[in-house]
Amino acid sequence: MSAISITSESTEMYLKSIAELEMLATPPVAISHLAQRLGVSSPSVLEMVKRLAAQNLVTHTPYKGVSLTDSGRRRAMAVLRRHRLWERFLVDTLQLPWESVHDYACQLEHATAPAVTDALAAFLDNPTTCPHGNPIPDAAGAVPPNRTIPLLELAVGQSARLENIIYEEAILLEYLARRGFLPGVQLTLEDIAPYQGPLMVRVSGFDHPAALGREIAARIFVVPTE
Amino acid sequence: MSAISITSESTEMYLKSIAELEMLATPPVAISHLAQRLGVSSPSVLEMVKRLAAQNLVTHTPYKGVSLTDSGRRRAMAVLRRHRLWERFLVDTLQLPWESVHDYACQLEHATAPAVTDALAAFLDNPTTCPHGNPIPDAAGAVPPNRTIPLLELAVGQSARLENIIYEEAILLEYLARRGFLPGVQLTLEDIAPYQGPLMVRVSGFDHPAALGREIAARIFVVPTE
DNA sequence: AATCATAATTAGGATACCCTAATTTAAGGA
DNA sequence: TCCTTAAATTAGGGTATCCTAATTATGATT
Repeated sequence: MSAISITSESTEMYLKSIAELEMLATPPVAISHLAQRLGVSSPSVLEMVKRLAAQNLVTHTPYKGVSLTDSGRRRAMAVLRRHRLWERFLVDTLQLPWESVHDYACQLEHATAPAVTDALAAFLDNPTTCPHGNPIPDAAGAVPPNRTIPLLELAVGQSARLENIIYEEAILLEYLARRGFLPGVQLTLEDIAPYQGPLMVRVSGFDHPAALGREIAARIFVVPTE
Repeated sequence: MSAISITSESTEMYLKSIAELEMLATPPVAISHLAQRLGVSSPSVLEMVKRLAAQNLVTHTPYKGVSLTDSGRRRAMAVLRRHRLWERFLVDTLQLPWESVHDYACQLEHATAPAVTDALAAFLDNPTTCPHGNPIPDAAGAVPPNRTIPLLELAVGQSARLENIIYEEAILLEYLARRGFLPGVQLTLEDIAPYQGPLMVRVSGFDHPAALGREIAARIFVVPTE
């Protein structure tokens, strides 16, 4: 059977998910967060985490959570690279809709031999970001330094440029795109309603500010501008 | 987890392999042939075949072998379609070497959503054959009528055009390509050595005929010409 | 310090899909 | 008819990866 891949699909999904969750909050990553993200039960996560720990891909601190080792991080970055390259290809080359490509890429990323990854990157002229603005790790797994802050932490009245969206659910991406929230747009945080209320954000070229929930605003990353 | 695919990779590999073996010999396909092709043991094949039979994808005649149901064949054709589209993409678009793409396609075929298949086919302008000349089933699973015969059955002295090669091992494909055996070439069967000996085949543009073993000649399909 | 709520962990179970060894069956030849 | 060989089948086992129910640990609150 075509067992070219040494790393199982599940292993790759666990490593990738830990890496993604580490971008949203400080490690170690909670078992229940991982379980939620992967759509499996906590005991399943725990068992897989123990297996990954035995392979020195993660370190598990009991009752605290799980974090990637260097080796695990390299693996995760390789998966993210493939994921985001495929997303680029699906949007730019195959013209599939922006908000729909995450799941397709999620399948393809585990089925891509190194030679295919390299050739795909070359064909795409080595893009640096996925369609959602997230950086594509280079072939060595390196990601450029992160100068962004979550929109949630932008000062009221401050302008910024939208860099990336770490949230790939199709319905949300479609919602955001319809209100102009796309990588590269200029926006201004006009107001934050009290009591953990929504943020009023004006996207340049739009007449009215959009209201964003805090959870979404925490996953939109911006670079402040003058 | 990204469980978009309803059919497991193993199921797809079994169905595809049965379909391929049915092209080389009369059904039912022997358990041991299937085991050899898939690189697993006979009891494993038998158990999977029973499982596939329970899903009405194959019919298993005890001690005789296994054949595809209509439903199973449709599934197999869909896998073959994806396999051959990816081969086309890998060779034509990513410029990967002709003899190396089979394994890569073998991975990708199980990780391709319907929408991606359709978009890929459109991008490739709906090719009708893979790089090895094998027909690409259309979206409904149909394959054009087969007018070919195995080179092994060509009459001595007869000329023919090479249509397709049903044998995707990299070393052999490289060997064949170096001797000019590519889809579309004109060739002549000059001689067959006695006692199941090799065939002497002259490929147009080459000074000397090449000697081919019978097993290989049985997998090269040609259309006789005047 | 005691209590409560939440998260993590343990215990036991299931399935897909693979394995080897032993036994049975079918086909061909003497 | 009997024997041999090869293939198919049965029997028992393993692993990755998932599940639910029950128990334990942790942190916050009273």
